[in-house]
Amino acid sequence: MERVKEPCAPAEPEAPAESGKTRIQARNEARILDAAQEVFAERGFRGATVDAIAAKAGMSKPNLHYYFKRKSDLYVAVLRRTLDIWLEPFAELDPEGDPEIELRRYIARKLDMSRLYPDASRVFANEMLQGAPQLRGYLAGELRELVDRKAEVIRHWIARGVLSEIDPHHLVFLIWAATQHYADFDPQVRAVLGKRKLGEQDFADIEESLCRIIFRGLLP
Amino acid sequence: MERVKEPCAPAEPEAPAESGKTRIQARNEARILDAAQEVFAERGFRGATVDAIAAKAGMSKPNLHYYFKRKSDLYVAVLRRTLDIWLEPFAELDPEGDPEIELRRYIARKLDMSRLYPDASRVFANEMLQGAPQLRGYLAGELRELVDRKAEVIRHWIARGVLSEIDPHHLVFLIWAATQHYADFDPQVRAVLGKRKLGEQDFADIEESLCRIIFRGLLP
DNA sequence: CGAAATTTTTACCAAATGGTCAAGAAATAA
DNA sequence: TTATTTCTTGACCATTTGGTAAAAATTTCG
Repeated sequence: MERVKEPCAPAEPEAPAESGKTRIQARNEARILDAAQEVFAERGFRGATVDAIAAKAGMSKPNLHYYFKRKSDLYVAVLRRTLDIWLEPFAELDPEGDPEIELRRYIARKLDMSRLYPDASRVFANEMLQGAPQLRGYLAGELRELVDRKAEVIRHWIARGVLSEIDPHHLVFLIWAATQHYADFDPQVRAVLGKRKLGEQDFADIEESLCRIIFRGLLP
Repeated sequence: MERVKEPCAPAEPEAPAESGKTRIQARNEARILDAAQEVFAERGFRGATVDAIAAKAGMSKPNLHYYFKRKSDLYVAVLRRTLDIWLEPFAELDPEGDPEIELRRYIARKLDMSRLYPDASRVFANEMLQGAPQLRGYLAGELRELVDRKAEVIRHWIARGVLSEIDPHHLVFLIWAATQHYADFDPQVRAVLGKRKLGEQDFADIEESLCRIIFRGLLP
C-alpha cells in the first residue's frame, strides 16, 4: 500500500518533491492546491465545491479525493502553505538593523505578496472572517510567539531611540491591514481608483504612499 | 393584495417603520436583517443557509420567504444597510476644519463601528473577497464619487499647508484598512494580544496608537 | 513480459438546501 | 359578526454537494 520506493538518486530534476512522493503525486497535489486556493479565495470554505476545485485542477472529483480525503484537509493545506510564505519576511526583521530600512523592506515584501498571491491572502482573510476555526490553535501558539518576539525587536528600536514610542502590536496590525487590504479589497480599490487592474507601478505608488505616512506622518 | 391602509395617525409609537409597512412587517424585517447579518458574517453568502437565518430570527423558512423572496435579496438588503451607516461620517469630513481633528474624529467613529457592529463589517468584507458581485455598480458609482469628493478635501488641506503631501486615495484606504481590521481579523488580533475580547479600553488604545502613527509617523 | 502498486474513472448515495404551494391562523376593517 | 387582508406553517420537490465503492487503466519495477 504505502510507497516504499525511491532507492535511487535523491536529487529530483523538477519540483522539490517532498521525499516519499511520486512524481505524479507531487504534481497533482500542487495542481490541486493551486486550484483550491483559487476557488476557496472566491467562494469561501463552504461556498467552494469539491467539483469546482477538481475541474480547475483538471481532474475528476473522486480523483481529487484520492489525494485529499476531505475538503477540510485541502483547506488546511492551503492555509498552511500561505502561512509558511507569510511568516518568512516577518521573522527576518533584524533588531540591529535600521528600522526604516527594515520595516520598509518588510512592507515591500508584504505588498509583493498581495500583488503576486492575492488569492492566498483572500483565503486567509476568509478564515479570519469565519472566526478562524482551523487556525485558532496556530494563531494563539506559533503566531503569537513570533509576534511577541518581533514586538521585542520594535521595543529594542524604541529603546535605541531610533523609533518613536508606539505600541508594537498595533504597528504590526497596521502594516498587515494596510498591505493585505490591496489583495482582500481589490474590487473596492480598483473601483475607487477607476483602474481595471493594479499593476506593478500601482503597487510602487502604494509602497511610497504607505511608507511616507507611516514613517513621517500626516502633519507637516 | 397590496396594503392600502393607514388612513389613521401617521406617527408610530415604536420603530420608525417605513411608511406603507405593517407593525409586524417592520418588526419581522428588522429581525430577519439582524439574523441574516449574523449568519452571513460568519458563513459568507454561500455558506449561510436560509434555515439558519430563519431559526436565528425565530421563524420558519417559508415565513422568512414571505418577507424576502430570495436569499440574495436579503444579502443585498444587509449590505445596503451597512453602507448607509458607513457613509455618513466619511461624508462629514469638513474641508474648512483642522485635518488632525477631522481625521481623528473620522477614525474614532470608524473604530466605533468595528467595535459595535463587527458583523456588518464582516459581511462587507466577505462581499469584497468574492469580488463584489452585488456591490460592483455601487462601488464604481456612488462610492467612487464620494471618495473623489473627499480626496478633494484632502488636497485642499495639503494646499492650505496643514497636511503633508500624500496621495489622498491611499490615505483613505489606509484608514479603512486599519479600522476595519479590528472587526474583520478579530480572531487574529485577540489571539496575538492574548485577550478573550476587545473592550472599550482596547479600542481607545487602538485609536491612540493609530492616530499617533498616522499623524506623527514612526521616526523620532 | 508480468505482477504489484498506483492512479483514474464510472456509477452512485445520503444529506443538505433554496425555494414553492396550498391550506390554516391571526389580525384588521366594516 | 363577518369579510378581507395579512401572516404562518407543514409538506414537499428538484438540485446540489461531499463523499464512497469498486472496477478499470496506467505506471513501476523485478
